[in-house]
Amino acid sequence: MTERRILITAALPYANGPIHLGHLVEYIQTDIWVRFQRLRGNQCLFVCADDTHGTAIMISAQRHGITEEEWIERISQEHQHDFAGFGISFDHYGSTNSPENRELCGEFWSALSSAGLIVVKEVEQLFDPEKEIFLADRFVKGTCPKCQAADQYGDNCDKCGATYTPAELIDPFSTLSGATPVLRKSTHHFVRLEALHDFLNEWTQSGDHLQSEVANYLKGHFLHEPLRDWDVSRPAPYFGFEIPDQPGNYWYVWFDAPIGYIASTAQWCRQHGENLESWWKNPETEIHHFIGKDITYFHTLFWPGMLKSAGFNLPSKVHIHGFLTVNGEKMSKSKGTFVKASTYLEHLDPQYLRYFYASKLGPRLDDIDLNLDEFASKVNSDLVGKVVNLASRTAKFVQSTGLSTEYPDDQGLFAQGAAAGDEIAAAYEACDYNRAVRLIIELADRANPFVEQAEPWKLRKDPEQADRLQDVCTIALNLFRQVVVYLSPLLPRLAEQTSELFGTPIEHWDDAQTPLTGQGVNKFKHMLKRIEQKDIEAMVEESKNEIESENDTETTNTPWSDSDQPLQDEPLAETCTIDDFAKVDLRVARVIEAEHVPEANKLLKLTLSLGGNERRQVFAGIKKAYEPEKLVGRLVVMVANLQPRKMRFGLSEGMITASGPGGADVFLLSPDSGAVPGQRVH
RNA sequence: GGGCCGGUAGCUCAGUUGGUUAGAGCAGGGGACUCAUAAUCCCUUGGUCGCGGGUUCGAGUCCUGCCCGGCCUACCA
Repeated sequence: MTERRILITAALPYANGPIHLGHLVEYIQTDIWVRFQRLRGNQCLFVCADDTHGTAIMISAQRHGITEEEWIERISQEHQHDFAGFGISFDHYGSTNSPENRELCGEFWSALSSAGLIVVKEVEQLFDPEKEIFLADRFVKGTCPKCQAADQYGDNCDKCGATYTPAELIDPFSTLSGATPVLRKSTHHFVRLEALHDFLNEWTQSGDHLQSEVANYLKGHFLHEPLRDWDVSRPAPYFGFEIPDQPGNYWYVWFDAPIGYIASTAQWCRQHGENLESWWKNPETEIHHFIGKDITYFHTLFWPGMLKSAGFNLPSKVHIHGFLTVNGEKMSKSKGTFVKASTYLEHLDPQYLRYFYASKLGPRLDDIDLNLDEFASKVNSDLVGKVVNLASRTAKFVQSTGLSTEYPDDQGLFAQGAAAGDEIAAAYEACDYNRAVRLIIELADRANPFVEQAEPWKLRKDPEQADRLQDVCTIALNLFRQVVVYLSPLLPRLAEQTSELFGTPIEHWDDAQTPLTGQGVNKFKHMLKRIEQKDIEAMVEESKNEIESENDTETTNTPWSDSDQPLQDEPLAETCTIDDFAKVDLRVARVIEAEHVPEANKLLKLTLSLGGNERRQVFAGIKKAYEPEKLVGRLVVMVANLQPRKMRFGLSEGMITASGPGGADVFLLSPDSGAVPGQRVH
């Protein structure tokens, strides 16, 4: 097979927060694939960069009192430090805020313009008069125009599911300043994606560019009707690149971010005296993007459209993965399962996570779960108990003699392992890592019984059996090394340690095809520690205690150091009078019945007692946070005079009070003991 | 409501184009060993393959209806 030329990218992490275990699914998945391809002798270039533009970056920088450039520089350092800690072997890590990227954006822009694909439209958008910026939907909140639910985001209502524009919200406010936004018109530039419809139909539905479920998804959701124009500009102020022929307008972050893949390649080329076109305008080059399912749309419609228009290589494949859950749930800050990369590294070896993710990852875009108990037991029993154990139980017996000059008869064990190489390689190639892991561990499973049966510890007591002892250990150590070769894309450090043990580097997949003979064996050094429960506990505990941003710690001196994040997410409302407050009749109520509403995703149906025979039926969006059985009997605080609301499942006669962002993080209010149903809250 | 993926031993999963008594790892039980990081090895308990129809000589494997779970959607990108 001739050597392939492969450019690989992982999605560009956004420069406004730290890397956490969820991000790492992707970087580990990609890095394994890259290391595998390198081991096969293919020519690889693995590039990434920080995604640095957009409103959110401006806000983060402002909040920290520094310039955007200082902010993204700081984050970039953190990101690269974290990635290095997990052994992510980028060839180049750039930034979308680079001269190369600006230049390339211009090139794409010209190509799109001259193809007649850019149109200009007036857009009316909410504007924060205090901060003087336009507000994306998620930065506006207000009361739902359909169901009057308070505190809904600008695009749709959590409570009734209605969708609308932020301008339709009642009493809207900016989540940045709390100010009331005003409508303001501005000019936006759009890409006429519909002009590329035929091309996108063809590209997404043919060949092996996408996983089949992704191709179906695109067909069913977008390609069955005319494609909308894509808004790719934002008016000032905006942190990004100003459009050269459109002063006062900037490219939207999602326009320049993917171009960052090319810009990062360009930087690498410049440093290594290579030609960018030989990577991005060369039919011999394969381009593989690894992304999460949340950004499917951008990478499978816009991006191929842009590349096509500007005459760059199209991706050979966009590999899409799912999200991470921990212990079967969304990562949770309060449960300590929202673990930052840097926190993990303080407590555990990165190889554990690389191995575990690999053992869970397949070629589909299912979510994967990090069950912490399973994590420990799998790593300990597979890697320590089976793999490393092979070396640690035999290496010292041949430390003085080295390996036998001829590879002894091993009943075909090594040959079997060598023969499995193709199948394992095919699994790696297809991103079917869990299959690869299974096949490899099967090999290790065959090796330990061999050692058991050969009893080297008995052989060494009999000087006449010295040759046999050397043979047995030669076999065991070669089987060990063969397994490590196959695992090396997952476990780069173990591969290095194994290279040191034999004084022979592992540098090619085919190193698993030929046993080592007649050479020395160095002193065995401990290779991999077992995971102890207390390490995991310490990591979880530390994650619980972490506060959102470093700056918060500087400004808070109380012993509790509560984060200011909740207030930032939802600034204080306008002042109201005591009379305003008195309009709301809050009452203590007892939950006397609680049940699931089978058709609803978020709702529980509650029957509340206000004492005596006074009953209210209330639908509450707390299904993800509370078990109905556990609610029955407890006291809550309800809004008792809220206008009843007809819902799909029945009439809701009030609401119960709770804090938290929603989903599983909802926290009901409870009165102190002594309160009884029916009492008003003053 | 629509789309996709899944539902196989307590847990995590494998079961190739339908073919003989459904497998592995972990956990559980019993035993062995002591070289090894309380690692390893042997034996063993355990399954109406979500449910009901159908095709077939034969179905975990194909078709169909339903139930359950996850994710994505619900006219937003």
